[in-house]
Amino acid sequence: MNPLHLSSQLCFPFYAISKEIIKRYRPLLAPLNLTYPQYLVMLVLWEKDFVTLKSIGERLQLDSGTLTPLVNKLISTGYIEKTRNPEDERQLVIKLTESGQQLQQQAKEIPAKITEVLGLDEEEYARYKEMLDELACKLEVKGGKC
Amino acid sequence: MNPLHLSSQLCFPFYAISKEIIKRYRPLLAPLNLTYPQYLVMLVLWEKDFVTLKSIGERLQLDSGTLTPLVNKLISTGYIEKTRNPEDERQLVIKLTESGQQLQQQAKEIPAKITEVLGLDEEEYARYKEMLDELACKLEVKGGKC
DNA sequence: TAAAATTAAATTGTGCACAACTTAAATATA
DNA sequence: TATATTTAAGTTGTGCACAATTTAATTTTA
Repeated sequence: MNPLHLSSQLCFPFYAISKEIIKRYRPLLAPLNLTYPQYLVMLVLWEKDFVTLKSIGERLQLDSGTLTPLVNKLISTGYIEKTRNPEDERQLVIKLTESGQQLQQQAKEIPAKITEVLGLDEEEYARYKEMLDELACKLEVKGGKC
Repeated sequence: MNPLHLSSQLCFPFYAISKEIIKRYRPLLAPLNLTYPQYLVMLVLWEKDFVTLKSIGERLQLDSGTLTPLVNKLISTGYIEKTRNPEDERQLVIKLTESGQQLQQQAKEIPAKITEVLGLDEEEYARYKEMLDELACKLEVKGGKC
């Protein structure tokens, strides 16, 4: 077992599976005019509206260099708006538009469709999910359960 | 348990952990003048030299739009060379330079350093690896063990 | 064997991802 | 309370990732 072989790496299946899962999201998200990272931002906002760019970034592990253009895209698509916090003008406060709120109804079908296209049953899904949450804790990846 | 919550998604920990792992590779690969995707290409070539661009792409699940500029970067760094297969001029054959072969010696330290910075013991590493390989099979992600 | 279909790379364009830096606002401290 | 420090976004530049298209070589088939 050569540790320099691709098949010995833990990193590679993560990289490959992550890309594969995002690929399977693409046709489901395209009708909503969303990319996968944009969908993540919408998930955060559907959980809690009126949040700062900074807090979205902490949740998704993305910096302003990624989020600023991404948020501008979502604004031009019409799903969100940005204002400044009057008590701290540095902070950008993101809120859903009417259209962004309504989109949640369409998006509700996506989780079920995804488990379908991944071809995993409920038990498998839960087992993988648990293992990943555990590893996320170990690696201290924020936005998770610990 | 709202299925539209970020914390319910299988995709997100994959996305976040994958980015986190790549982030931890970065300082280890920087002294070798490699990015993570470039390191993956080198891993493939250290396993088997003189392979086509197409076969590298199949192994890593990357298309020519990604690989062509990446390979050109590795050429300008001096680790690989490209020639055409004289029996089929469409095919690009990639081979390691002297420098690219020597790099393997330095790279041999990386797997051990990575397990160290990930903070996983051998048992944990093996357990996660097994589960990922299993999922890769289920999702029919090529380049894996099935 | 000439035309059609297929294949391998390359090209073009969009959208992340992130490092490094800049700008402006708020807070801390001398 | 001026000055220094910190903080939140924004900007710039590099490097993937991938869809869609183009180009050129090879193979198929009419």
